[in-house]
Amino acid sequence: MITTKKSQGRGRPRGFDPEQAIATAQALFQEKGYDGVGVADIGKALGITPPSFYNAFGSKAALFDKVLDRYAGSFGRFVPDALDGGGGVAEAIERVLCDAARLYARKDGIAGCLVLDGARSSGDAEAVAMTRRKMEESQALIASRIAVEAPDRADRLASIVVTALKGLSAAARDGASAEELRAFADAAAAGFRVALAQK
Amino acid sequence: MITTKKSQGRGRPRGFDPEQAIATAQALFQEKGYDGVGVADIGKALGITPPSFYNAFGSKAALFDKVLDRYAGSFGRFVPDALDGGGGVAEAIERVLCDAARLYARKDGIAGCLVLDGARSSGDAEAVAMTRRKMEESQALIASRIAVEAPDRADRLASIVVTALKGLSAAARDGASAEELRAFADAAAAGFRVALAQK
DNA sequence: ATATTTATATAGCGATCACTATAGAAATGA
DNA sequence: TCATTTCTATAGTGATCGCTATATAAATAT
Repeated sequence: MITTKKSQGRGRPRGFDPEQAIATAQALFQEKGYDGVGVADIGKALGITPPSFYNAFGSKAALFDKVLDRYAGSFGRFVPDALDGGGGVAEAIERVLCDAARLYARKDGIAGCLVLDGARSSGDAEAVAMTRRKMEESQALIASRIAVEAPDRADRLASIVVTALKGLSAAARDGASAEELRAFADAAAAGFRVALAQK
Repeated sequence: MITTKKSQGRGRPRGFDPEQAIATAQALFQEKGYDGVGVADIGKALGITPPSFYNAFGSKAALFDKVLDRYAGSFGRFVPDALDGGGGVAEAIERVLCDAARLYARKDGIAGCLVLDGARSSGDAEAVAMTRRKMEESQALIASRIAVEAPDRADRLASIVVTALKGLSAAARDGASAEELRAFADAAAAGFRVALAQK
């Protein structure tokens, strides 16, 4: 039996749950962006002081990295899930776009994609590089799925899909409704079919 | 004959050209975003000190407002120009999207749209409100052009176009080439035709 | 009990933010 | 000449940034 030990070694036990702290930070980063959230904000939301924060996570950027991993493994799963859902490439891409439209819409003050917009225009080069890496991973995944039917144009077509996702995320952050986002997703899916069909 | 007097009244003359200062600030804001540019940065770029800046413009937000007006009257003219270029609605929207793809591509370190992304995720509510107003003006213009052929669905279709523009701007700021942007613009235009055609 | 280990809080580091109080420099009007 | 007006630079305001030095509290190992 494998139990995740609660790290009850020697020393004073932690006064907060790091996993829940990452979840709280995810919500803050997604709402206000990397630069818009201060370490003091996170500390206040968790009821901890700076030394506890830095002892647990090392730095703001390191916490953001863990937040991005958590995000990719939960909310962001819709991309590989939609790609693997069966049918042809056009159907798979249409699922990606329509799922994004549904998931990006504002709920509980949170809208858009953390990877696409969490560090946009940030002055922190480290945070920008982290989101860029995750972005490129998703784009590569989309390209590999497209390559099944159009291997020579996979990169170009994947770029179209990701640009559409960026539009959805930006519009969602600007307050677009789920219906508005869905209308764009439908149009983008139709446009993708045209681009996929033409040699 | 109407001459723009160089404001040579009493008192010590200005040591810099306010119009050129606005142009310089536009480049800085477009490159780094509203929050990413400090008053000190602008002062250093112009060779002036804070009191000169505040005497001439009043505040950082007031300067940004003038920059947005200048932007809308120059770079941003491509939207009304493309809408008025003749042909049907589909052709007009295709021109808007393709012109955006060409103009948003990085040139001299500047990419994307100042109105769409200049204050994105900014903590300054005033700057966000300014860009939002300009954004809504452009969206209303697009909707009024679409209304000629589809008056009952103009708002919904205009929202699709603006979301595509947001995708183009974000992708451009992320480093997409003019060719990549053009490929998305073509796909988005095709998707718009489909959305326009279906009742 | 005592030593060791770990997490905690208080307080403050230097840097940067938008902005300004004060005073001096450079023009014109009388 | 001399007062008035306007722009200028020096210097510094309080606030916030990510982060840390120091000391103490709370657990286990011996």
